[in-house]
Amino acid sequence: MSTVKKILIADDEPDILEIIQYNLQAEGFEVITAKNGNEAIEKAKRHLPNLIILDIMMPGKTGMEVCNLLRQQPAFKNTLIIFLTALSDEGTEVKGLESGADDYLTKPISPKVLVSKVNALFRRFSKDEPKIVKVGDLEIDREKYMINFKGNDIVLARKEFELLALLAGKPGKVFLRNEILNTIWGTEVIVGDRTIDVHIRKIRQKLDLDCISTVKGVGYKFEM
Amino acid sequence: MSTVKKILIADDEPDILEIIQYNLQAEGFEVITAKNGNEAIEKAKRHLPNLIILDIMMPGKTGMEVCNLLRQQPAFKNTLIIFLTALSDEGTEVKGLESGADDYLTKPISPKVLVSKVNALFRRFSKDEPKIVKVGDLEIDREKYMINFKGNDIVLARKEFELLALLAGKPGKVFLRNEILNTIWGTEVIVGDRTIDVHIRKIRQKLDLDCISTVKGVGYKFEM
DNA sequence: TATTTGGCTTAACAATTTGATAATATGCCC
DNA sequence: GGGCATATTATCAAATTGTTAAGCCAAATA
Repeated sequence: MSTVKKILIADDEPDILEIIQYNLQAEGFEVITAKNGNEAIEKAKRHLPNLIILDIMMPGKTGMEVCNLLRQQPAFKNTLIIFLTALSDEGTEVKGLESGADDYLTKPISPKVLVSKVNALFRRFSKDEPKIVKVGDLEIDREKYMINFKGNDIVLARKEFELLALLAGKPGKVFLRNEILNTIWGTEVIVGDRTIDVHIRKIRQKLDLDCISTVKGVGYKFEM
Repeated sequence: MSTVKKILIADDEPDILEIIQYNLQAEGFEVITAKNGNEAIEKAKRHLPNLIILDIMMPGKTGMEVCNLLRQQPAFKNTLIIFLTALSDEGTEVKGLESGADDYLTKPISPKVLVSKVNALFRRFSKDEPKIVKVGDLEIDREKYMINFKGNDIVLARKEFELLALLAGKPGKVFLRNEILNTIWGTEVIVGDRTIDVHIRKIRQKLDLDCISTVKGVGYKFEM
């Protein structure tokens, strides 16, 4: 793997937290921990981990609630989520998968099983999307969050990057303003009308190339 | 765009009903309303809406009950369902999603959030319709919002584009002036009689080709 | 802990485009 | 020619987007 994967673990039992952390770090992952649901959400937003391991039973918010809340946000639509449960209750397991988790683990945890599941998940889902998009002289690396234009690296802020990546993902397609808002900001957040424009402007400025064209009354599109 | 989406709203509070109805109609949706659970079921069966918005708390049957009953029928397996709830109770939210709803909304309702959620849902689940219409040397790309005629790209303003796309969508068919008004301007807005003519003229001008013919006293039609 | 930095959003204003209308002209059919 | 219905044109208001600077907040730094 090119980049180090970040894994967020949320569990209220310090022992469990430590065991998992130890084993995953030993495998070379970067590990972030949270002691309850709210802390998990907060840290997820801050660190944007590649994988989140959630205990079902936690004070404050349960793992499922955390999962549901995160899944509603565009940034976590594709984040891997694993549930941890002490119950061998199969009903719970099914509900967990239905509510948007990618896998589940039952306690007590075997480090071996844990590590192999985590690796399996990353393997399974890393093939899917090409992480690097090339359009003409422009190269967008979704994993490194970097843009390269004619050999020069360009640094874009996160929102700028996501916006460009979205538009460049389907060159020529006009993205409606609403579409852009829903994809990048989600339906929960409401931002003013000029916000998109400003980000568009910054991209145009930094790229020093007019590859984004305005379709007045409709939206924006990317084209070389 | 192509087909008008039907939305059924069920709520026992007339005010809410009206607000939602107004905002969705303004977006061009066809709206059906119901004042309670039983009426919702009945109207759902009759109208087969594309989306159903259900208040959780209703006399007779709750929104969840309605949802469960409908989901049992094959006709509603793929119908989008949104719950409305006054409770910011997150437990309810989770239960709502588990019981077969596609999303939920909390009261008080922000029209912006409502509309963007509805649009997002339709977009997410809509199968790709053919976005490109070809008629002779003319190519209309709804996705790129572009017109290509004999290899030349032509830029049309929004109303012009929509008008041409409408007419060219059914070559030969005569669109009555009223029909055009309802489709492109909607029933809310009222514009003068000459407005259509002016737009038609602009299209003819920009296309430099008389592919739109006037049917005096009736309307316009597209033909090569 | 205090300070600085950078990203994100917004307000405010400028620049631009669009769309509707009025006024006038044209063409058609009786 | 008179009576329509549509075409054309110029004009203006409204809608939309561009631009800039400023403020806020969280993260990084000292």
